[in-house]
Amino acid sequence: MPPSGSSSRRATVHDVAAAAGVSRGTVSRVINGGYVSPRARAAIEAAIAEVGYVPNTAARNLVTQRSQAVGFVVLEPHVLFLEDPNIGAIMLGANATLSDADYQMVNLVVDSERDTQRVSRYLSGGFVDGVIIVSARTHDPIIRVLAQVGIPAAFVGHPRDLDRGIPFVGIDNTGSARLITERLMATGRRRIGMIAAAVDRDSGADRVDGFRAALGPRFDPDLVAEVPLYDYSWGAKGMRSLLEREPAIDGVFAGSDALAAGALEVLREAGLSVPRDVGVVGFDDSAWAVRTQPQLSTIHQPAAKLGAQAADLVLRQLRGEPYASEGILLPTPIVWRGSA
Amino acid sequence: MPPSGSSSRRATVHDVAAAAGVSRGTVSRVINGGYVSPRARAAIEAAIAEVGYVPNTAARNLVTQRSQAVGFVVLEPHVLFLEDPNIGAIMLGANATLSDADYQMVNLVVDSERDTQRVSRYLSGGFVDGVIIVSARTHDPIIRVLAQVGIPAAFVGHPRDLDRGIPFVGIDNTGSARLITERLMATGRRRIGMIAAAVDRDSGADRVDGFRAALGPRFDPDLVAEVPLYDYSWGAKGMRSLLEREPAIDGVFAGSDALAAGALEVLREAGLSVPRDVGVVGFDDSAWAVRTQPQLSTIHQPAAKLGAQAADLVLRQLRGEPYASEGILLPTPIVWRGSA
DNA sequence: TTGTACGCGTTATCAT
DNA sequence: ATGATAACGCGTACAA
Repeated sequence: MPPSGSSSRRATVHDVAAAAGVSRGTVSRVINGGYVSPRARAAIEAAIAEVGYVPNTAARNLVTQRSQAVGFVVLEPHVLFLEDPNIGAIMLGANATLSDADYQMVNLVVDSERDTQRVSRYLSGGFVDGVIIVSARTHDPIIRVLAQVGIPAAFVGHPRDLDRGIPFVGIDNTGSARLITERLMATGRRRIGMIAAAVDRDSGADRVDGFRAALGPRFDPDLVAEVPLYDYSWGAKGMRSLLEREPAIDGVFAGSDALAAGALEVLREAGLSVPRDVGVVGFDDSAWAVRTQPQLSTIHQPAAKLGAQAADLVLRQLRGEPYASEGILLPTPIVWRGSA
Repeated sequence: MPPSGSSSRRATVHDVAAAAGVSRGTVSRVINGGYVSPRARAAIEAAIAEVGYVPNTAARNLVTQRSQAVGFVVLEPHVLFLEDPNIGAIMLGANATLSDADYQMVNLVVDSERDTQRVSRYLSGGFVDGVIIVSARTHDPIIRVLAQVGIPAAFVGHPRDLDRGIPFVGIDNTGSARLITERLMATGRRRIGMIAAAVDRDSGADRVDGFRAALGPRFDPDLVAEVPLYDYSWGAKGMRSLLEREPAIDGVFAGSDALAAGALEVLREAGLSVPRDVGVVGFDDSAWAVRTQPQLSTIHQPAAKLGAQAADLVLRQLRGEPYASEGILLPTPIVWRGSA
């Protein structure tokens, strides 16, 4: 019969020391690395296995003043959180980098006012050594909290009112929107509309800016259909609205691939052929892009890399290494497929 | 000029006590609730604001022996994690319940062998008071870890080798697969195939079982196309394979809506009309179901409720309340739309 | 009502 | 190489 003791109290360093016939200090040294005789090491390792010892992280955190954990906070409203194909990839990218550095990524979901407060407490409570924030809006309260706590942080995307010194990693939304719109114009389209989602966020607003810049004097504010979410069905609604406003439309820039997919559906229903009658381009290069018929011409967003870079930014601060305190912009190549 | 002191050391109870002219004990009492004079309370609250005090969670955890946090561990391979529409909903459902009880949900992603070990350490380290595990496989190492640590847990889905006493919440995969297959048969289909994903997981295998049970003697193992992932493109591949094996196929049960969506695409390419030539049913009642043309007849999976119930199961254990230790099965109504 | 003092489980410093 | 011992910041009996 094994020692089990399943319901009794957890074993501590003290117990291990007693079982191995050494002092707590020596036990601590074999756990954290240090000079210890082979003889003692063997005895202690046996004792650890025997009593089933596992270190208490709270105690360790308290004395070392760190947690080996980094928070990953997503501030999207939950509908978006579920839909957005980028979030998951960003998360996985960040986790890979953090994992390599032996940090635990702790994912915090903010889904209510109450959540906001609890997460703030969590971040300030020494639970994490650093934090990655995804899709904060300008004037987001979290930015104040962060500044107060002074915890190493990095943003994915860059709210305009970000304090100097808090770095971000993002993409050039304005530039890439402009580029792909220009590319679309180069195919000879004359009446180009845009389906714009989440224009209350910086990324959304920037994409509209890029679109406008590309069109220049030919820009017609009436051909921008604003919808709340980056979502298939809103893409459809946006497209319908565009078609109503301008039946002769022959080009569409959708703020995301999901929007573009919805637009494609409506175009098909309307008997319009893509790309013959209407050219459509998207944004993200997500799974949507290769699922539609025809496949989408779009802008590649390096989601995993965004996460990895953000993690790296936090790790550098943690280690006191130099980092790009003004932020990093990652390249966003155009991927040209069949939809335009 | 505010006290700022941004780069100096964090304020402690000690500092607050000094600033308010009381003892540390009294400060602690106003924070955690207890008898304290209005006069002292006012002074202390002022002092807290003044020095910018925020409690150190590690210290508190150490002394109270709990963390007010519950882990949420997803064991899916990451491709699936990104694709699966249920995971997100389960997570949000769990978070809502946890949040109401003032617990912080901590999301842990397992994406490598190294992650597995680190997460195990994390769970055993007192970081969380309980844990919700999503989509563990039978013989998953995490089950052993959990049994050892003896931390309150709940599974979403139920690995067959789950220890008694560790509760789960899930759905009756076998029963609902059987039911919807029977419903499909009732529309007069004679050659019905299945696209089965992830049959190495209990949920996947159970759905095949239900399919087989419904068909009874008419079951033809050659009409089950196994694919690895619950994913649109694998649905397409599965459908192609089915069509090859049996060109006269007139009914398809897809193990998920995403698979069904892929199948629909292939059917359309093949010039087959749905539901006239072929009836198709899915599983999940996810966003996919209303995005296809025609919309999918499918089984509703109460994802958010699964998460909420799992959270409740953990909370009950935490509070020493009685709970369904044998597990809970949630109802899965059939949603009949146009695809069959 | 308030203050004192002990302990939570570790790591780190200092002798030995 | 190892063993004492002092923190780490907080909650809480217990005494006052």
